[in-house]
Amino acid sequence: MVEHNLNHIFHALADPTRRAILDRLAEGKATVSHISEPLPLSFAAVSKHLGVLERAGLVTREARGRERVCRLNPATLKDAWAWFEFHERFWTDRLDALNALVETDTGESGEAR
Amino acid sequence: MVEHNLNHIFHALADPTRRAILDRLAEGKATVSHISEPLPLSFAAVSKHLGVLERAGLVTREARGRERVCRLNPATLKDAWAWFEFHERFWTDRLDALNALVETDTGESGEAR
DNA sequence: TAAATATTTTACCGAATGGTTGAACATCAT
DNA sequence: ATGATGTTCAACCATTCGGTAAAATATTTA
Repeated sequence: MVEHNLNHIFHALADPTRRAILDRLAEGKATVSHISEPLPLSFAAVSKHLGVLERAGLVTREARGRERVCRLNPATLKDAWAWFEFHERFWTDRLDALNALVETDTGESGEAR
Repeated sequence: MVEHNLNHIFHALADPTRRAILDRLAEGKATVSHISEPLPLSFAAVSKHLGVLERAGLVTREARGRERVCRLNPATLKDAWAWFEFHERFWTDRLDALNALVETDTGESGEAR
C-alpha cells in the first residue's frame, strides 16, 4: 500500500546494525547512549542509524531533557509484514499453480520444453 | 538465521523496480527482454537489477539459447518472511508486556515518569 | 556562570548504488 | 560467413551510504 514507505522500511532492515538496534529496542525503550554502548560505532553513527529507522517509521525518538528516548513502533513493522505475508502467499500460490501445469507458463516465449 | 542473506534480501526488496520485477515474475517465468519491456529503463539496468535479485536468492536465471529465463525462488522469500513473522510477534508481545506495566521499562535509565 | 553530559549537525571520505552508453559475447537465422 | 538478436560487461557519472571527527546545540550539575 504505502509504496513510498516500503522503500524506507526495507532499506532500514537491510543493515545488521539496524536490526540489532531494533532487537535491542524490543526489550524496552532506551536512550541513544544506551543503544550505542554495546556497539563498536561512534555515537554519531548510531544517531544516523536511528535517523534511518525513524524515517522508516520503525522507531520514534522523544526528547526528555538532554536525552532522546527511543522506542519501537511495531505498527510499521506490521505494515511491512502484511506486504510480506501477502506476497509470500501470492507467489507460492501462483507458482504452485504453474507447477501443476508442469511446463506450461504464462509468458509468451515459446515453451515447448 | 542466515544473517548474511537477510542483508541481501532486504536490500533487494528496498527498490520499487525490483519489487515490480518480482511481481512480474510471480505471473510466470520470463526472459530479460520480457521483463524490461514495460520498464522505463535500459536493458543493462534491468540486467543489473536481476543480478541483485539473484544475489539475494530471490530469482534464478537460467540460460536457454541466447536468452536468460528468470524465475522466482519463493523459498528465499519464505526465509525472510519467517524472520519477519518472528520479529513482528516477538516485538508485539514484548511491547504488550511493557505496556501492561504502564510506565516501568526494562532500561536502566532512571524512569520516575 | 562555568563545566560536564547527551545528542545532533556538518563537513569529509571511501565504497556501493542506480543509471547511462557502447563494446563484447553468444546464439539463432540467412 | 554475415548479420541480427539477447544478454552481459566495462567504463563512466551522480547520488547515497556508512563511517569518522569536530563543531554546534541543548540541558543538567557544580
